Amino acid sequence: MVRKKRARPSSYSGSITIDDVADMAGVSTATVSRALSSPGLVARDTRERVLEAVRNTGYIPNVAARSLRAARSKLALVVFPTCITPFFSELLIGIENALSAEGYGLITGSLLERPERETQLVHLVAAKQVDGVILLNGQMIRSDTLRVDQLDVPIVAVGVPGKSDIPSVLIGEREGAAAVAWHLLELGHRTFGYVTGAPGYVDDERWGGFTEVLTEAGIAVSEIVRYPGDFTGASGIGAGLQFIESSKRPTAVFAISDMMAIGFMKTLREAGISVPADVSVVGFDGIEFTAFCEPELTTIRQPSEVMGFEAARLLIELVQEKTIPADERSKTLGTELVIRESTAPPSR
Amino acid sequence: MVRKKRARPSSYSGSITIDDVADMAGVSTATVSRALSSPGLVARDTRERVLEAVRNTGYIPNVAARSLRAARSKLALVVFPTCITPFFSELLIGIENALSAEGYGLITGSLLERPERETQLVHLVAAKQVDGVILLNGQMIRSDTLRVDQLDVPIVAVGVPGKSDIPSVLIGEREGAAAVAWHLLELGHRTFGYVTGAPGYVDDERWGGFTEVLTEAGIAVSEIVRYPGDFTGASGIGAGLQFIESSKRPTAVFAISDMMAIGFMKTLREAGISVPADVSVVGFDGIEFTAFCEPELTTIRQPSEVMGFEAARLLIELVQEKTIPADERSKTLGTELVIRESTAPPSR
DNA sequence: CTATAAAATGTAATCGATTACAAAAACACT
DNA sequence: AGTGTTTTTGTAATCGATTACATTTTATAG
Repeated sequence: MVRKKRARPSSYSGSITIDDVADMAGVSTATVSRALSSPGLVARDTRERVLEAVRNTGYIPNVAARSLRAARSKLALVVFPTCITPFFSELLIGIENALSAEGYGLITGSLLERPERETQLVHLVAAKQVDGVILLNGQMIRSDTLRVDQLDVPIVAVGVPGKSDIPSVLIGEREGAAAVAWHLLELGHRTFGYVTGAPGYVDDERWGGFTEVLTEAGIAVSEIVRYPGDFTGASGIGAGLQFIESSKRPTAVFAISDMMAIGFMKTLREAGISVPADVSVVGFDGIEFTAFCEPELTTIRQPSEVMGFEAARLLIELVQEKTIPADERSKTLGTELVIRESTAPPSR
Repeated sequence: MVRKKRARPSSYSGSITIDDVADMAGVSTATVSRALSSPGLVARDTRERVLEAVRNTGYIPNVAARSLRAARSKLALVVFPTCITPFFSELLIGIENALSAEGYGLITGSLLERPERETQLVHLVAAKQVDGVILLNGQMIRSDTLRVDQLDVPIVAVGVPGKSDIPSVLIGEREGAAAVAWHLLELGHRTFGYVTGAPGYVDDERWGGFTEVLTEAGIAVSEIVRYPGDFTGASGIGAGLQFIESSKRPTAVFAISDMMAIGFMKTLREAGISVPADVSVVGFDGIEFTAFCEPELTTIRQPSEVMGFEAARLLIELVQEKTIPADERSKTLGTELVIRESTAPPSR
């Protein structure tokens, strides 16, 4: 028989601890702890007695105590880029699904306009408050103060540079852009425009996939009209104005984000240029609003929720295993061409 | 002179603790702790010596240890509704700004389709893992398992029922809807339609504000055509179909969410009905897309980022003070009527 | 210059779980 | 029965900060 060193407090001490459970089940705290976290180490009937006591007391482990001793917080940090779009909301849903299924919580941090926020987030990591990090943008990696990728905390990136050796979840950027090119060629287009994103990996890849197919079809890259953009709707409007003012108007334009495509179409519409009769427009991302604009936008749909889910799964594996074969440390997901109203054969 | 009980570990023990800082500054750990969290309690030069040591060692407090002892985690839980819209992303930005400014972190949890997730979140609260909760939807309050509002953790709700005594950040729902009514009356409209939201507080209030003004202007409530909706774009399309099929067509329609207004307009456009020439349409929320649809939508803009910010401020005060005068426990913010292209005088 | 209050600092207990190590119990095999 | 394993359980140290209480130092007053 075991004698408890700590008598059960007669006054309601605020919350139920592992000692209370141990008392009720007539075992030591060590056994309670094991029954809960490594059931295999405890005899069947002892385990059941413990679980019974947990139920009766309504015991919930104190997370801070566990984190302190076990040096694991079961919390992941998700870092958002400066501008939060619907696309990221969907990613978040997938991430949360995967994490919560494994009992992990989720701390979010967006960088926004406040640079000092970045330091704060890095500190979260350095303080071991989180077990892993999911980067939804590549910026933080460049931080001067403390480089996240040098701290020994697992990191997973979503949709950012492939040349870095950070495990990543990517989509087939080139293939997606190539599918756009095929689609437009099939419709009979021979002159093309391209609304760029902010410079970087994503823009490079999409441009590469787009031009590769066009080149094979005999279209010179120099013939493609480039309109500068930065992924935002406002920059799509700017691209639209450039299109209107120019005398050299392609019959098909690929904007590498939906918001830009929508802004672009809006500008054209106001100028009396019809989509798709006069110009075909294609976007990229597959956000919900593409089904509500006029005309409905043909676009490349990214499996955003799946991407988030896979990223979180990858992170969990990294946290738990510490080592994963190099060839499984990144995943590439496919995209889908959604053909709607904004593309049609060119008018003659 | 103080003799440290714990010799400085010669091997790099993984991370720097408060003992290392105390050693370097030649003070006790208690003094280090005080210098950092209640600077007023230590002498000026001692404090500077400690801060210097903190800088030199790169010390970052272990959050788990602090939470355990201080019974505060400096973490807030933000609960999202089942469907995440751009509006909530903006709220989140405001929340994060306010929280991070005070050194608070942010755990997010969305309810989504998984009901068991609700229990998990309630456990987070029960386990004292978070110091406070921001509810972006009213659902969780109804949980059977454990009622969040019965746990003694501060809660702030954003835009949910006022009859509950939970501190809240609200907007002038009635005033906003009234402004819509005034605007449409001023334009000369006399027949009205209303696309409802899912039943509940928000819909009641907006309906109330809308009809009150119309009643005063001599319009019978029974004359207002109600189209059922649930805030989503899809339901706006449904409302549009009903409008088209009906013989009794009002000249102005108020949809109480932007997405519904956008879906509504889309359906009308496809049926050859012109907005605003044939029908004026007004939305509610002020999401970004309202500036990109065709025609640009007249709407009521909610100060979403400010709402998030204020909610977080309120929560921090509750966490720190525990008591706030009843009349300051809720805030109501104003809205703004944004007049754009979707409203015009009725054609005769 | 002493008495007393106030300010600054130190000592050590504490928060609540996990886990290394030790001890006990159960089992297997000659 | 005796000895060696294996399984199960308990004891107590431990994680790293905070803080009650004790002690020392400094300031203030008479």
